[in-house]
Amino acid sequence: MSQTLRKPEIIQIARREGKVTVDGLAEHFSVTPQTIRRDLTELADDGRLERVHGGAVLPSTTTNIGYSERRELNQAAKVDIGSACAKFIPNDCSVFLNIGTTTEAVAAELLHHEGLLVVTNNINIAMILSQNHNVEVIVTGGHLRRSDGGLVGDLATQTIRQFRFDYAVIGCSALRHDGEILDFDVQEVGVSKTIIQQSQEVFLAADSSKFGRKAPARIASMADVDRFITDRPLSAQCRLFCEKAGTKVHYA
Amino acid sequence: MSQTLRKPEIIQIARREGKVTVDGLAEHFSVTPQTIRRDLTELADDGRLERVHGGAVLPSTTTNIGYSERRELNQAAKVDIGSACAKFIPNDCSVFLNIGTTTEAVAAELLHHEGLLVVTNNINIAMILSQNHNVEVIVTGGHLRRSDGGLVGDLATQTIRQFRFDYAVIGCSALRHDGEILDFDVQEVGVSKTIIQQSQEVFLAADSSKFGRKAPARIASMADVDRFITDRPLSAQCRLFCEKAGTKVHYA
DNA sequence: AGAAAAATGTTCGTTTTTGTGCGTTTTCGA
DNA sequence: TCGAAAACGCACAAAAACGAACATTTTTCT
Repeated sequence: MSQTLRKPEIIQIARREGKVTVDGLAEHFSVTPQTIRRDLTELADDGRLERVHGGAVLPSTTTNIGYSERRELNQAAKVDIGSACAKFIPNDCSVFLNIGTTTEAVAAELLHHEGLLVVTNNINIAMILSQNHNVEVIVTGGHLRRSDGGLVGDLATQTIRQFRFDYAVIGCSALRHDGEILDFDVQEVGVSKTIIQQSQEVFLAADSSKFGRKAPARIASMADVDRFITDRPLSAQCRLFCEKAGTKVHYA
Repeated sequence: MSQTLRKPEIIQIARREGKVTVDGLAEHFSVTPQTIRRDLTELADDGRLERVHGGAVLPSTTTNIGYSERRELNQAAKVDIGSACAKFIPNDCSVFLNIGTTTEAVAAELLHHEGLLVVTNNINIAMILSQNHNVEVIVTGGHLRRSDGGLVGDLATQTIRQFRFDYAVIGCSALRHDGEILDFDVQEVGVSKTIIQQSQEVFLAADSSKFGRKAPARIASMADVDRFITDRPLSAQCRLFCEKAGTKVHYA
């Protein structure tokens, strides 16, 4: 029995039993433990199993781990922005949360709100908010974008058009000093534009790393946004623009 | 993260029994109580259990117990059914995967297919398949059902209507001996019905625990299904029905 | 067939885990 | 409230598992 034939069977056994032991597999395949160790090491490197002393187990709930890792990755600024943003959202209203790590931070802060109807095109946000039993979560359809768990495309836009939101929280990839809000993904821009149309009050949540960056697609102007929540002071030009446009700026 | 083969099983036992004792586990694993204490201390440090004198209990915040229990129920059969089912699905085609732990097992077996377009209303399946870069995943919209990660309601049905599928894999809650396919949730029945309409070939994946059970809502008849993949022989009556209707039955 | 490559087995020093002994803390009944 | 029994955690030694390096076998390609 060659190595290529062993690996799939190891996975299958692991799925069936929930765990595998080095010795058990060695006996099952009639090879030395060392060979099994090599197999397990490779499977673990591929992320198909999780190595433990004496054997291996199934990767424990991929979703939860992704979530907790992400949470650890959360920079202080994003948590602060999320917290500040959540304070502007009352109980018992309808909210849209867009794609983005910053909006995920907002979702985490909404865990103790009540009576919310949250619509999102971010599968991670859906997972986070599913922990709060006082929130109804609606997920838009769309193509799953692996990189960030976003749901994009025509389906997403279609779904959003069927709602009216009291509040919407959007993120962005870049923010020009003249008040233009930009994004890397053209498809997502369509979604963001629709959200702005359908919402009573729009919040932009973006940390200072976005200031003065460049991105190809235009979402909107700062004038289309009601509140901008960030962590550091804006450039003079941008502050002036917001003032004229009536956009309230908040520092977390 | 777990460094011991024992830990996942301890969690599993804790979920099933609600609590675990040091002595009980020591006997179960044939190790000394001290070793178990170490395990429990570490699990408690990770927040996965709550330590009490003489053993440990589930942390009060733990949710979704029903779902994880159900997922572990009959696990071996589900993996086998998933594997058998995946063999009927070729590369480069469009597939719908419905809600259900058995269909999740199918998704896990599709990880090495190529060129698939998979549409699903199950957020867990979306997460599983996002690991396969050769599969395009589309998620239907809908209300997020906390209990099992399903997306249900009108939005889901609407989305599904926009597609035509080469193959669809559906699950069910119960299966009557006269060939009627049943489900607990009326909303989900609507979704399943739509899927059957939109699909070239329909697979029903259900393990033997569903045989002869009862559920209130009718999805369809076995005659509407092209293949039925299960783990144990059907009742004589049901087998006869399938034969007449031309439904092929496969045992994993 | 013969050489190169891949996979497997073997050996050995290192790391991790487990068992044991013992003093301390908690629980529970009188 | 007090005292015994059980449970606990710590420290150290023994045992098991580990990985790296090298020898040997098997497979593959020319």
